[in-house]
Amino acid sequence: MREEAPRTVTAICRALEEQIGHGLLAPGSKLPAERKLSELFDTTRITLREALGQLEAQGLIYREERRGWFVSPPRVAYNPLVRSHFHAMVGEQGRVPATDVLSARLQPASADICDVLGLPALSRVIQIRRARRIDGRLVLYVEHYLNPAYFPGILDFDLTRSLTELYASEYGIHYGRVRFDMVPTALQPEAAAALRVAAGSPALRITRINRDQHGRIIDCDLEFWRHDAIHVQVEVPEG
Amino acid sequence: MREEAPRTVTAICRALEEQIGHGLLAPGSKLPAERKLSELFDTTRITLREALGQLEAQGLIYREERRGWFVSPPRVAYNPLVRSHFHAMVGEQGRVPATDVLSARLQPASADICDVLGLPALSRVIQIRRARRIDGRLVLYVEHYLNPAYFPGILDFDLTRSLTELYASEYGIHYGRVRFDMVPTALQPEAAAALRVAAGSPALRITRINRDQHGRIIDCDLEFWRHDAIHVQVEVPEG
DNA sequence: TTCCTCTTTTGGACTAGTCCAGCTCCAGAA
DNA sequence: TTCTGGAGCTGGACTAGTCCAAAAGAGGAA
Repeated sequence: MREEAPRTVTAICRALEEQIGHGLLAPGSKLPAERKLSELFDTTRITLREALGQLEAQGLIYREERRGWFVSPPRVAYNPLVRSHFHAMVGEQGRVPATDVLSARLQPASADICDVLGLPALSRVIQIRRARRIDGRLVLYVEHYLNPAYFPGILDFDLTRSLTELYASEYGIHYGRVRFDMVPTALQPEAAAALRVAAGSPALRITRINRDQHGRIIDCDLEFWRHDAIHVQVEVPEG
Repeated sequence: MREEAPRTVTAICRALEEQIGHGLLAPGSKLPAERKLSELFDTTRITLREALGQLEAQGLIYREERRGWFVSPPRVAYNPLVRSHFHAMVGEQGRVPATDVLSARLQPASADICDVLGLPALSRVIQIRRARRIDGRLVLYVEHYLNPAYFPGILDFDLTRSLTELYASEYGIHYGRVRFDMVPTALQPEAAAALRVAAGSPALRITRINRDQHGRIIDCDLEFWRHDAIHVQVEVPEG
């Protein structure tokens, strides 16, 4: 009953949306090759790719660099008010978490980091870079910056573990006030490389500034989430 | 000192980023026409548009349907924990808010809405559709769904005002618990039309389920924000 | 079985255009 | 002075390809 002219891109989108919605294409499954699809829909690869790009923006499908297009799995709930950490959060939702440590070292702090952590000029910080997976899929790239004064020797521990737990068990430090800042943006080159996606893919950047039980700023995190991997949930209690 | 091959798209992005970053292109100002730019960078319009698309994904520029590309103004902070409303929030940040009412009526409730508001099957709801601006720019499309039992005659009031204020002053109803759900996605056709942007532009969809001081679910909102218009800020107090 | 190499397939990046519809804006009419 | 019609400009949508590099898979050697 639709009267509107079925422009090709939207027509392709609708067709694929329908297939995915009806479960004919299961989450995680691979779509046919772009050339195949463009043939199937009787159009050019450029047009087809435009349609795929829109579905990617919606979060219905995602791509892996030079590997192909896949149907996005359900999003995981991210609740900033609940004091949790990646492994616990993902596990509680019936999914399988995993962590890769990309690098971990003491290095000169950038001006931004000095500012955020309240360090004097020309300080050093501990930087830990990690990539995290849900059910095997790379979904999160994080850079942690720790004030080295509070965490001597932390680089010698197993950093695939939760830092939250490490802080508690080894240093007696617990999170106090936390400040989140979330902005929808695109993956910057480093993050894109780590997640093995095209630079410029849509993403949600979450910056955390963490204080301990005494109100001291202990570290800050720079998280880049694949935009289709999470939804942020906030339950505000009666004011 | 960069060794990587300067692929055209990223080269264009870098050039424009630099111009914008150094303030040569002021927020709100219009970029030259696509054809002009493609000539300037000595490339095709398709390639040029790909680059513009990436900058759009980053939130640096935005487009107005058939009018051109513009430099994005700074983002406004959105804090779900602070009980505020659009006009107050925008005004406090030194920006100028405005609201257009697109439609307001009593209509049959969809199954989803019945479910969320806890209404019996085949109920009616009050639907209010509004578009909101910051400094003149359309940035937010909202659909409000109110339980009609709590708001008799509300359609006769000036609905460009804040509903929060209307609830308080006319019905003695105040917000209690509120549940937010935010998901990065693309604008659906209705929202895109209202904001006068291409359907499928990146967006942040925020769903709110609002309770009053007695814990009753009084209404729910479906907000579509231009993804480059806000950043979400959450300050979590010591747990 | 394991490892390595070569071939094929696939996505990434780009060129060079066409046709169309909505927006702007200016000139001319009322 | 105000309104309006139309030309020109601008983005939107699409066609029809090419070249390249990385990934996947097949096949053979150790």
